[in-house]
Formats: sequence, C-alpha cells, structure tokens
Amino acid sequence: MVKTLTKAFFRRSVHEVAPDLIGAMLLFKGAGGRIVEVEAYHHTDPAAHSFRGPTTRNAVMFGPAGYAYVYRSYGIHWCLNFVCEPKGSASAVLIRALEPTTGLPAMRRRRGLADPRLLCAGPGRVCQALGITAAHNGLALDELPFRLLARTVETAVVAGPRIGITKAAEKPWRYGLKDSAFLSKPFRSRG
DNA sequence: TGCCCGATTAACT
DNA sequence: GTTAATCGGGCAA
Repeated sequence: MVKTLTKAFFRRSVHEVAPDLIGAMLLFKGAGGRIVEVEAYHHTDPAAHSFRGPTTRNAVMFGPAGYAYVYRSYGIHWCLNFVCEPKGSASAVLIRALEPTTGLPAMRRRRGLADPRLLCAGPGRVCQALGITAAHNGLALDELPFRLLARTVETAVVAGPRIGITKAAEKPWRYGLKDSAFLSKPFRSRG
C-alpha cells in the first residue's frame, strides 16, 4: 500500500523530516526516483537562506510547510527544497540526490548523459533531470506535478556534515541512504 | 551603485 | 587538485 506524503508530514521539525525522507519516492511529471540524500536547514542555522529574515527569494520558506522552495544556485543551477515546520519557522530540506527509477529516458535527455549514477547525484542535477525551475517555486508537494510517496521498507539512514557551505559546516545535518551508489558524495564510513 | 560571495557543476591539469 | 561559468542577494558607501 503506497502512502502519499501530506502537508502534515512536513509540519514537523526539519531534523525529523529530513531523515524520514530518505527512501521516499519523489516524482515530478512522471520522472524521478528514491530520495537517497538530503540536507536540513533550520531557520536558526547561519547556513540557511532564511537566517537573515524574509526576502523575495526565500519568501516561500516563510510560508506553510509542504511546499517547494526552488532557488538559483551560483547563477546557473536550480535547487529544490521542501519547506518544513509550523508556518513562519522558515526551515527546509534540500533534496541532494535521487536513485533514478522512473522516466529515465526523459531524465537522460534533459541531462544529456546516460549513466544513471550521475543523473540525479547533486542538487543541481536533480532539478535538471526532473525539469524543475523557478517556475515551480511555491508549488504544493501533495499535488501534481509533484508526487511524493512514503518509503515502504525499513531504511538504513546515515548522517554526516553538509556539503558546499562555510557556515556551521560541522553540523551533521546531511542525511543519506547507507551505501547507496547514487549519492552526490559518499558518507565517511564509521568502521 | 558597486562589490563580494555562494546550499554547484563540469572540464580542465 | 584547480578553475571558469554566471547572477541574485546582502551589505557597505
């Protein structure tokens, strides 16, 4: 029995939602796969876009949970976040990598390569593969064209430091599927 | 207004 | 390991 993730799922601490998303299925217009890597950004976190208060760009983060926050990264890429926590708390989970399972031809075409390991291994790559842009900023996650399905099996989740940030870089708020071949970077093994 | 820098990626050496 | 591509946000003046 497949369960759709509702807004209530996201109306919790970003540090609860982030690990719970590992193993969930993310589909966008019929393409996507299992979420294997995410990062949590709490509004009290200096690395979060919402840390310095609301702006035009981060406005969606200050709205209710269960919506997509899409922003441009390095002037080139798009990155997809899921807004979490009660309204106004301005926290979100960054979707960093998927294990592609559905709509591979479309994703290969948009990415211009065939290797499934590199199709969705990184936040910019996920958006390019799924065709997500600023046009999709603010869309509800429990309505089409999004489709989010809860994981159906027990999943081994590992945590580690986040990637590509300079502030609060030591916080272990990156979560991933243990030993997945589709991560943007491996997690340091604990033995 | 101007300047610096970033939740990145790909193509280099 | 290094670096260019490319642009909006944030902050100083």
